[in-house]
Amino acid sequence: MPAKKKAEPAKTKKKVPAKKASAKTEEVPKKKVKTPELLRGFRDILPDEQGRWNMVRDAIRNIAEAYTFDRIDLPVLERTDLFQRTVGKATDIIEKEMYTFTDPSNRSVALRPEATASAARAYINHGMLERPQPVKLWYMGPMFRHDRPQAGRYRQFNQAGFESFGVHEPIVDAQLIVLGVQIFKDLGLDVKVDINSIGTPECRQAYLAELVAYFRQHRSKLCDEDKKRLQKNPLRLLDSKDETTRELLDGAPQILDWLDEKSKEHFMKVLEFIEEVEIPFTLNPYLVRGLDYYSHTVFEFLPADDTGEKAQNALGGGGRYDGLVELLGGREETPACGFALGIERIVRALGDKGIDPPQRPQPQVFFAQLGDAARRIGLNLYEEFRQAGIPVAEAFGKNALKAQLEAANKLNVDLTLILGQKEVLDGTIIIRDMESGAQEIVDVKKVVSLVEKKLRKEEGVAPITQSPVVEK
RNA sequence: GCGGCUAUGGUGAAACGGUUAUCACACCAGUUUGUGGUACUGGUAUUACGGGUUCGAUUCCCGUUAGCCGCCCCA
Repeated sequence: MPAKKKAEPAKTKKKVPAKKASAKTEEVPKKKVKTPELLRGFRDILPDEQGRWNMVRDAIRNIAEAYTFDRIDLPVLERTDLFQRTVGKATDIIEKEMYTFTDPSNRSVALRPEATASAARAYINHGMLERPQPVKLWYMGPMFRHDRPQAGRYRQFNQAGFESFGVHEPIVDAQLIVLGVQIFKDLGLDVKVDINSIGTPECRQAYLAELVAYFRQHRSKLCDEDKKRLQKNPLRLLDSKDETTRELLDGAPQILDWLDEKSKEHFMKVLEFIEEVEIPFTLNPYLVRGLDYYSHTVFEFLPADDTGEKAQNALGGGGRYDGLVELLGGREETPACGFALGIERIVRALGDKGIDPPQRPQPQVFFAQLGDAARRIGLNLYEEFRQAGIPVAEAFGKNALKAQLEAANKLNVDLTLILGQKEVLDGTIIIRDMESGAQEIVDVKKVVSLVEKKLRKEEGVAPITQSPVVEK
């Protein structure tokens, strides 16, 4: 709500003596109400941006339906515990980024920082393990992380996620990746997939020991940040941006060498499958993910032209999380795999690439009115046109015909209907062709069908519907 | 959470210590009575907020807030 709105512009009144008017405005400005500011990292998604958002939302929904995923809507607020147990206590997300608070019933609750845990919780809560597996779910909605905002990073941001529960087969991982890539393709975005396997918790453990041992030897060369990582989260050393660390990485043990046979086989099969469908992927042995629950396959979607220099680049990511369901008290060894997409980042990528949403069909008819009697009729006419499938623009709020025609002109309509006092009395209405300026007085009862006819003539055979033009 | 840059009307910019803060676009109203695309007139900013320095601050300093960039982390 724009707090700007000045008192009451004397719109309807003819002429207020200038003195009075100014005297009036001088009385008002006493209390200047301060407009509340947006919370840091929160934003409005304005009408102008909705076109692109809709493109993304539609692309996601279409793919979800085509791949027979079922929509699920999960609460935004959950017990804090759900995230602590799943995402990992030592992760930044839990340690410092979660919106945690005590609710009025004195429970510790948190705004969800992500939704995979909730999906797994729902899977268990509603006995979905009794349904034919895999259970394929998708969702879309806001997530909350109290991080330092930057372009492409907000405290409230939207994710769309796909989760597949109950099947361990590598084809599941592969299909998820394919499906994700397909969404980007539909949007006209080129992406590449970075992929890696971090194996089972057991082999990861063994690997980590080795990795830590390796870096301990070179500890003195590490930057402070990486020394901390060595302590806290050594896996993170793998995607360090520090020059020397990267060099050291060349000689470091590789996680792929530490995978057990099964993990290795699983991973190879995933790769084979996605190779099969010609998805460009990069085996990135340094790709690790920030959430504790991942195992085996992990992957990220990156812009194809990504240089790796920019920070907020990943458009989405995910992986397998075979331990999660069990961790939440579900059936033992329930496998699962999924990924999430960052809607804001995709929308931004579309903008960067200059990909625009298909134009919404604009009204070709404008209704101009003079006086309240005409407005009343206009209200009814508007609905008649709507039912006939003809969008009509109006400026009911304006009085002067001139102003209304100006508005009509700006909207670039073909036809303007003019209804004044005289026409109201006669039961007629004027149809004005905006290009030629020719006017025609017609029976108001027939105006809808007449307009329909005129429009059809103008368009020739052109259909009204617009197809999404994105495909290239 | 750490470091850096920035902050002027709806938008984009100008002024950079000195009279009523300038310009473009947008918006609103009007240019005598019911007709657009042009033209003209007028209206719309306590220069993010709060302090300080100064005779005087949009301009200098400090704090706050917010945005952006890098780190951390992640989508």
